Amino acid sequence: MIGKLRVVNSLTKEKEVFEPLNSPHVGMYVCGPTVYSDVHLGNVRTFTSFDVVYRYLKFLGYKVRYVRNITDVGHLLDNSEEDKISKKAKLENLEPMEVVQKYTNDFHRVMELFNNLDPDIEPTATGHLIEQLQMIDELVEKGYAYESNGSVYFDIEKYNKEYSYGKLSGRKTEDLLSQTRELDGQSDKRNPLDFALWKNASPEHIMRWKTKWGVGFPGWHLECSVMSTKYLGEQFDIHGGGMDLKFPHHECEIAQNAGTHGNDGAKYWLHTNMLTVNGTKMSKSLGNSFLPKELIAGDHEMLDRGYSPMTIRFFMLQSHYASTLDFSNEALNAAQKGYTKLANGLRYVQEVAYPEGTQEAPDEKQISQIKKICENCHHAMNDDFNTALTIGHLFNLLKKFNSLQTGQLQFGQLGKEVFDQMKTTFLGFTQDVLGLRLELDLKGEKLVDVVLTEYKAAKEAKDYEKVDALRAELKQLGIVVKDMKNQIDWAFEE
RNA sequence: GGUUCCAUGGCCGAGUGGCUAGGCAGAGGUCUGCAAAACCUUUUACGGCGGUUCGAAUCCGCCUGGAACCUCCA
Repeated sequence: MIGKLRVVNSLTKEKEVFEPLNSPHVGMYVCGPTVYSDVHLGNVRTFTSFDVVYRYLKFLGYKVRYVRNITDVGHLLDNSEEDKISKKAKLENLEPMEVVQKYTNDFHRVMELFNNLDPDIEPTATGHLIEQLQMIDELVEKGYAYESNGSVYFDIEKYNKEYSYGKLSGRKTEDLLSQTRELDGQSDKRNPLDFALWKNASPEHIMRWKTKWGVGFPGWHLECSVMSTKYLGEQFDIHGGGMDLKFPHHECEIAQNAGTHGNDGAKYWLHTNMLTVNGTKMSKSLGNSFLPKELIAGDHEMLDRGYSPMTIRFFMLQSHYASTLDFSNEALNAAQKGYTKLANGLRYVQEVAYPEGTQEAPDEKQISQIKKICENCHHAMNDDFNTALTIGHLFNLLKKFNSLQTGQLQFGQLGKEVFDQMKTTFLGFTQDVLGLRLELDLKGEKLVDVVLTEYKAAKEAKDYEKVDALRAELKQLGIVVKDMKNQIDWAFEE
């Protein structure tokens, strides 16, 4: 391993050396989607960012347990008593669990499309109701929660005597209190800041379970504390999620964790930033969100054309996860060309082998440059998963490969050891760490090779008319012929 | 209103006290039957005003502009 991984911890607001509690094991929990509608590109960005975190930790050799939940109950619509999932179920005249299944399936397809690895455990809130009720009991026993009219609330005032509610998002309870709006249905709470662990269900509420407090349903924040504790332990390494979950969701999680077992739960809290459209956050409520399928098909009024999933993944990884990323046709077009360039390189590097027996005077300058670039890839990822910088280094490495392919640089000048290092580095970072893959199937590649055989024959016969015709036809299909001194190959048109 | 963050070249986007990020676009060159691809070279820079420092795009202050959270959101 080259250097040490450092991560920006939202809890301390500092870049810290990553030291697992139980190396080589790493526990990572990421807040997953609420499955009441299609995931949009902003959601995809977050899960892609954590996919790279997961991939890199594994790349470093850690035994990672990645837990990403599915919220299938308890997530309420703003300022109302209505559950997002049950509302959708009523609208579409479905069982709530049909809604859950439908959008869970969709979510999984989208994750696969963008080449995000599956988590090791994907628990659901409804699957952990017993554990949730147990945690509520524990919080009540310890005095951090109280029952009121069939609901159970977390007691912020009590909690604040020993802990500090708001430490993650930098909020003070006095400030929060002074801005609290008067809402209906808050009369059950002792304090407006108290949040629900369990809610009494009104008669029309269709997702309901019978408990000792009456018929009700769980609060949204509880599930994450429960499931992270169950699968990763009371203390684990990484907790991730979007910025917008910092408050109140993660704040409440910390309170629940501390209330039950005296610590924050995760050691490192990582937050991804928002995807924006014309500088404004992409969100469903603002109506500026893009669905993956719209982007891929180009079926959106803001888009000139469609973009492939890997183009979009590349586009996202060209920025740092903690920065906002703005969405535009121009930026996507540039990403499309950039990705194609990298993909063309990837295709070549996968195939290229060191020609045995090649011996030449080593080019020390090239060798030291290549070694430096390889190290830089590690340094970049070690620096809080800087994928943008890593991609920059990969392009520098790609230039060396392209020089090898065109014969401008000789394999023998590098030697097998250096060649193996650059190949391993390029493939490892491009495929394993960044999760970029080719988008053409093998069958298509073979067909191109058949045409290229013809092309080559025509060229040798100096039948330039046929040469030009074949070249033009391939170009129409998005394939360009690479006519090099020593060989002929093809590439995706950029 | 409170809290926090951001402002980089034609565009996107890293960097954060002295060392060429990178991609896209532009210019020139090498290669080529001609091209393309590839490679090499190259132009445009750190919102404004002060301060700290031998030295600041990078640290500090103020100003301007934008965003996020505070209410469901990845």
